[in-house]
Amino acid sequence: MLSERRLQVLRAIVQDYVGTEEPVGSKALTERHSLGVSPATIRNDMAALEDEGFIAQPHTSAGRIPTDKGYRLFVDKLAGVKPMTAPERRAIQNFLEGAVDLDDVVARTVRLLAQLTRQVAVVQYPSLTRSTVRHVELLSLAPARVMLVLITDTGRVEQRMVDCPAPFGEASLADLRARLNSRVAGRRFTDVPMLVEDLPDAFDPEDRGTVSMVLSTLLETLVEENEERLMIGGTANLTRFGHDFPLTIRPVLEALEEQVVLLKLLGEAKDPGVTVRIGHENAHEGLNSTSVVSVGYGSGGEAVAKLGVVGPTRMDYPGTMGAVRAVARYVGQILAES
Amino acid sequence: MLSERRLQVLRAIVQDYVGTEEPVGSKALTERHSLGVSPATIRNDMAALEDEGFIAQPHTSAGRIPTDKGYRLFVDKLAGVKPMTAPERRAIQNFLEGAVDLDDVVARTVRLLAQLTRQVAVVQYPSLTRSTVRHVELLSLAPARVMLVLITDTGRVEQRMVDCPAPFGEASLADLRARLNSRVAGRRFTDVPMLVEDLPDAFDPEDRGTVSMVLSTLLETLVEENEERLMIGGTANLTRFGHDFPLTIRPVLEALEEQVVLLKLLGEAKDPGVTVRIGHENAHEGLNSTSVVSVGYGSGGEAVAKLGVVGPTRMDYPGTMGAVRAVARYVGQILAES
DNA sequence: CCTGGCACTCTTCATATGCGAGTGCCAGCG
DNA sequence: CGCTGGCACTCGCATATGAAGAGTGCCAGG
Repeated sequence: MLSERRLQVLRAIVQDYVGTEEPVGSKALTERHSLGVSPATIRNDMAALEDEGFIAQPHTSAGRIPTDKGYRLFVDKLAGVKPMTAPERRAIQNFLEGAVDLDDVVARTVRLLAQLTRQVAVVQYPSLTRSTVRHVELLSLAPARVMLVLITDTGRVEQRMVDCPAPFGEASLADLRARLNSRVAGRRFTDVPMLVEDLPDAFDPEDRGTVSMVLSTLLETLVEENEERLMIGGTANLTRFGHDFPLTIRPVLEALEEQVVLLKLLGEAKDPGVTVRIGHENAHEGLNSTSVVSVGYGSGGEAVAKLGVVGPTRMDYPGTMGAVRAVARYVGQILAES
Repeated sequence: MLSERRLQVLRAIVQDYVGTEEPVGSKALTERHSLGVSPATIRNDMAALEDEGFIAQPHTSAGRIPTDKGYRLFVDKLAGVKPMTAPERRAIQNFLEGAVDLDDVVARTVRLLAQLTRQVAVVQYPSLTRSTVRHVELLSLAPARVMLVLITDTGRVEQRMVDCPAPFGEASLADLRARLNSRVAGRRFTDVPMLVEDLPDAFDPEDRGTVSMVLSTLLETLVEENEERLMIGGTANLTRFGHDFPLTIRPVLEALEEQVVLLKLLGEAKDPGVTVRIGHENAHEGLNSTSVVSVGYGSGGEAVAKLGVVGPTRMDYPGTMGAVRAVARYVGQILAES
């Protein structure tokens, strides 16, 4: 186990390195932090920390920088979450309150997060899995063509075209619309398949084909849309990443374009609070030199989606975690109100 | 006026520079292109071209590189549009045909363009201005709360919430829905205001407030959604930009995040064919070292939106223009079919 | 266990130097 | 008049060399 002072040293190293972006040496440490001991002592502590794998030196005779393991310890034991100041909170609230629809909420959230953290922001659209159906609308566009519109309680709208096997009258359509809504409106997506299972039986044989097709399209939509959408922003902040650009930034940009990768990344964080994945903890190679700070958010108590930021492992964790948490909280409020 | 050979020299310089990314000298030119004259002659031509401002040398005693003006001449007079090969066409078509809905079409188009051109792709969602209304749906969510759903002929769906000044019965709602659709279905957006102007008069006085409110929300939606959306992709290709990274790439990333900037950029191109804006021709500062190749696309003959790519001024113009044009063509087809 | 001192290692920066690419100009030739 | 070969010149780039500085590890003493 590491002594109390050694933890202090690690904390100081992380803080200084995050601030200056340069390897930090023993002398500088004693000058900037009142640790009450001499550089030589610090050197011993540093050697110990290095043995344990918490810090490393880029090249012999340079200062130390934290390793992923070092950041992990820092985040877990040494740093809290830095709460937002009152003015910051007000600014967040004001900015988000101006949103006019769901897309706008997400767009504003992305901008806000990117600006607050000066990093790349990622916001997942509210998930459908846990959402409920607000309304299903059916529109006849042609005798044998129906448009299906699904509206969720988060305000999301999805539409699909259905080509019917046989012409489908307005009366049947109205009937189906009414029956469908009375069964699924207000229900959870996961319950829908069960609820509509026997619906075709209520219709004339010649309409059953169409009804089944509409239903299967509806179910498809529910499943497909589980492949969440997300929005990213603040990629220009990547330019502050490091000096050795192209090699660092490219895989990150590539990873950010792979929505699948990002969704998996966000999805993996099961923690109820703020989750931090540091460097190599991220499965995707391109993100091995980045950390991902994410948190769930939702309109009620339940989290329906995730949001977070992607930045260099050398980031201000307490501040970033604070910003992410605060934004998630306010977005939740906004969603609950609308 | 420049002699024929000097134009040839300019063309050769552009081609070589685009290929190698290095300033091209007189000797290299004669070796790689059969111009039939000696390096010395080329040197004279180069001096002339430089006097006219078509080429420049980064530093004394280096080869020449084209200036924006040089690229302009190249694009206007010296280069055609390189058509896609048959396999490429097939690939484009196959890739786009898999799309299931409008979002998917746009997403696939972005990926495709980015891959084909190895540059940043920008695709504007089909515009509403020139679109027609397919259907307007009204849903009663609460006695005094109505959801308005607008469906366009391009398959786009927009929804808005309307808080009514007074409770609004199902019967009135159905009435309004029917009247509204009989008037606006199939009509152009721009005609809608005129068409619904006198609609409140047909209703009971106590319902008129609500009707007006629904109508004004509808009109707002039409206008607001004129602020087009767009999707970008392939930003990882920016890493191939140049060697002097951070300074070059940052303003570009920033510009790309300002959708307003991009929309203006695309909007400015009035040309019926492929439009190329080179370097400083782009109003936005951040894009002064990039060229934008764009073209309109649409389901019918009419262009309803733009798509294009953003890349370094040093790009393969004929190839890029060919790819952009081809993709636009096929997207138009896909949209017309659906 | 902490401290000051000391020798050692390595990176970084500046300066110097040679090389090569490419130019501009000129005199001569068709 | 235009093209050509030759030649001197300029400059950027890369490599080498050396001095400086930062930081370490270790050790002996308090």
